[in-house]
Amino acid sequence: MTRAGLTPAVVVADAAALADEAGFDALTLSAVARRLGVQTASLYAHVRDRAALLDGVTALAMGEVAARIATGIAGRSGRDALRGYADAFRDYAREHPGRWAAMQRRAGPAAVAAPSAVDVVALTDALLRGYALPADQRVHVVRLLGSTINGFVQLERIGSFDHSAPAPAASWDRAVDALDTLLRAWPAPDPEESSA
Amino acid sequence: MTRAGLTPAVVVADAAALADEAGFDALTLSAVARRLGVQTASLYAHVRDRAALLDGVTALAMGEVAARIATGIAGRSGRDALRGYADAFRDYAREHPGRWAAMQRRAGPAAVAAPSAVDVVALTDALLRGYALPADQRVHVVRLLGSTINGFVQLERIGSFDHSAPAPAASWDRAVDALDTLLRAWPAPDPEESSA
DNA sequence: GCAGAAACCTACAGGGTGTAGGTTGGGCGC
DNA sequence: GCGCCCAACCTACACCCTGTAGGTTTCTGC
Repeated sequence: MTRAGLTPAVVVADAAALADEAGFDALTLSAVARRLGVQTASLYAHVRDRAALLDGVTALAMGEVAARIATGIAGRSGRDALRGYADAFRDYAREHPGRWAAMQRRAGPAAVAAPSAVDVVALTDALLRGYALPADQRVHVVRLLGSTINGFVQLERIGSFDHSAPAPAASWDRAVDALDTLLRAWPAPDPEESSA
Repeated sequence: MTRAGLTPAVVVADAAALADEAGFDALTLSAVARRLGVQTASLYAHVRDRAALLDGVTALAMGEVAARIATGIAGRSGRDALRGYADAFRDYAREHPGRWAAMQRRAGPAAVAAPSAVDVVALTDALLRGYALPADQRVHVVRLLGSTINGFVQLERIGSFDHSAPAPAASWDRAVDALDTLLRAWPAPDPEESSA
């Protein structure tokens, strides 16, 4: 009998494919084993346990998203860059729903420490160079940007926009425009609040 | 032996408590049965299956959130109302993480048709009366608002803000301010886009 | 060509879901 | 106040998933 030639990377890649097809929480070791034509127990030689497999998919997804962002903002600035940045997330979530779901959870230390997480931060920083923002406001802007983009993608995915017209794409355009407007005229912190 | 006196509502309420304590995906029928001092099989007389139990928790959570929003915006308008509205979501998520997680998923038809879902829509509409918005922009604003609030709460919950300073609360203040600013000067749709 | 390290296997214990069918308790008719 | 009967709760079981222990087979380095 010829061997399947498994490695941790192969197992994680197959798990990611399964997550996209069947949903992230249908991601079980037995299902991966079936897809690979292998006994379930054999997988434990490559991944410590189910949690490690899920973390692997999370790390894989973060790397892929980082690559998409990089191409999405390359050669652009301002609103165009913002659009490319935001679309990188949304397109990825549409094409890879299971991998996207893998990122919408508290990940284990291994996934958090992955270099791709740092990449995303650096790319976001690069995007914001196109906007004149006070240094002490940057972190707030980064968080707001992430919140809106992730939130929109998440709500679209779970069907929250299915019960109203028009199609989400129109709202997406408006949301990116709104973020661009906001970043160009970021409100200065209220002096009362910062002194209180 | 005295009976436990179960009803669907009791089972769902206990499941919600368990979700908050142990996490939404630790929400199993066996665990609920243990908490109630009952055999697992007995629960199937009250909930059809595990999916129905989860949907029950989702519907319960939506009702509770709607109630919080109502008190959060009562007697306020403009920025104060927005703040109350947004805090209703965030505070609820902090106090009831498991119930919150129950809402961050594609829910079954039963949960979607729940009256509390309609309540949230109506309350959001009431909030937006405090801002002068063209009728055709309302849906986009509602979606953006939901995206940012849900997204922030979600990212805060999964620890995305844990690796940068300052505390998320400061960014939350800025985010609500930014949304208020945005709603007061909602950018008109680009004529090019709407005609294209 | 052979020793050893992987890769892969079988076997099993433990726990979760869901079904079938039995037993018991409490409310209601009379 | 007695019995009926419904529903609440039970035991027993089949099936799937996780994770461990320990055996066998294939590939690789020398």
